[in-house]
Amino acid sequence: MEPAGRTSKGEQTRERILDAALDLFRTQGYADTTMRQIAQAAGVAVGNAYYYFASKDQLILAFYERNHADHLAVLGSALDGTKEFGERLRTLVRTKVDSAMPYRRLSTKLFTSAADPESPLSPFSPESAPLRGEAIALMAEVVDGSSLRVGKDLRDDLPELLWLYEMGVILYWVHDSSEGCANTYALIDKTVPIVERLVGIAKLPVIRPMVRELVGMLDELRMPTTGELPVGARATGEYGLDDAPKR
Amino acid sequence: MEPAGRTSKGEQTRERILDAALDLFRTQGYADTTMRQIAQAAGVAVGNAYYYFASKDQLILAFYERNHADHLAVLGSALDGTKEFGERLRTLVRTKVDSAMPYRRLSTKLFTSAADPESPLSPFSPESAPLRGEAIALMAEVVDGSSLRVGKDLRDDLPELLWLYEMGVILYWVHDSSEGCANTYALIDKTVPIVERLVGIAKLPVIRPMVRELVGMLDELRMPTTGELPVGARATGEYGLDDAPKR
DNA sequence: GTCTATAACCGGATAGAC
DNA sequence: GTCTATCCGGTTATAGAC
Repeated sequence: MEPAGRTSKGEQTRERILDAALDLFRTQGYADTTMRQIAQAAGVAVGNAYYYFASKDQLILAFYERNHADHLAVLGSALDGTKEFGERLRTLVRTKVDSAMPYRRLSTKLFTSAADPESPLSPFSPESAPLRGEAIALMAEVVDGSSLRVGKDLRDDLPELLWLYEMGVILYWVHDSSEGCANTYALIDKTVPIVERLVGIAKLPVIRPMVRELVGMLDELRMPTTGELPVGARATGEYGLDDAPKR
Repeated sequence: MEPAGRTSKGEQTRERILDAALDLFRTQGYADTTMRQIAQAAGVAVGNAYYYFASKDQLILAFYERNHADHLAVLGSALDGTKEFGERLRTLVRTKVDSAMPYRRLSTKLFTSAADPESPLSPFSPESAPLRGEAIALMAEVVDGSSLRVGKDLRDDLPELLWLYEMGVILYWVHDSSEGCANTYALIDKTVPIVERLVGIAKLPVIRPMVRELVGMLDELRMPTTGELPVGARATGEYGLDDAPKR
């Protein structure tokens, strides 16, 4: 749509606001940063900030997206280094933590809403679906590019399960107060082999029924029985962290 | 301290405010209920509501406490019925869900903050410690009163691990949109046997090192390496859901 | 120590003019 | 797209009454 440069005026403004916001969040924390501050730092009016971001929360979703892009860049072709499943998984998760490190406190906000089924910020929300899909696809790459042979019960769901594992690591990281988050890296190194072993034994006759059941319950969560999911709605951020939209 | 009746005037007022708040939360949701509404419904001035509850959030903590008391009452001597571990665990978790059922939406607020290490509302916060302790003690009762024999690696930490399992179930429940939350009850019935089996195999030579490692990492989270934990501070609710206190 | 009433502050969000 | 003015609600402050 743009004639020459690929960043329209609007995109530039949007970036400016996001930059200002992330900078303030990082130095002052999320709660102590006001939309007025953000607008001022970006050199725009408050109303204009809201023109680009429906709410303060939406800035976090934008951060999430940018962070994912960063991760992709850092990860780059690092995965090409090995075909060993454990090593690949370890690389992905470690680089994920690396790239999010400057924003550890801000990242808690994401998990703060993860538990809220109605928050658009939740990694499980429809609004986050595209991003979640990309993250899971990345996990699929970890599996597919490896020499690992997966049992058929697990094949379809393994990437998503691994993504849940990744979420668990990040949850730990967010709480991790050790120097340089050393505990988190230790956790990764300790648990990756366990995950590997679990995937290995999942096909054993004693374990298989359990795996089937667990995977089945996952499916139920994905497809709510009372489901509505307004097809058109996406990432418009009509409501914040709390209850239903109303005002 | 009171002469005759065991509820002083202040306690009555406090209850009145809490009743009004929970009622409004249940019918309108948390976000759409204002402190002004609560005060009016309770027949007090806004300032008075804040005299008893330092913040809107603190009302949720109070709800949490009341709900635990309800659970205790409902559970009553139900545990005396059997010495079978799985049955006891199942009873505890099912009754927990039962007693919280009318406040499912409100309960999400708790989990919304569970992931935030700094929220006083988090089940893991120092402010919630007394309540958490009671819940874990209840779990210990489930174990101790049963015929289950626990391996020594696990003995000390099992109640806490089971409490984490209970938290997991509640997290599922909060997201569960099935009719009457039938899926949650199904989840309990399916997973309790798995938990039972896991406890059983924890002492096997192949598994034991894994158990040790996992329990060790739990300990690390409990005792943050950079720990401060101001000893005096408790349940005063100086800050809300967000970052550090400041104002 | 318990409580009322009222005004004010602050920050997220919105309306509507340009 | 961008601005200014305004609303709304959590929270605080004040000043005084039982």
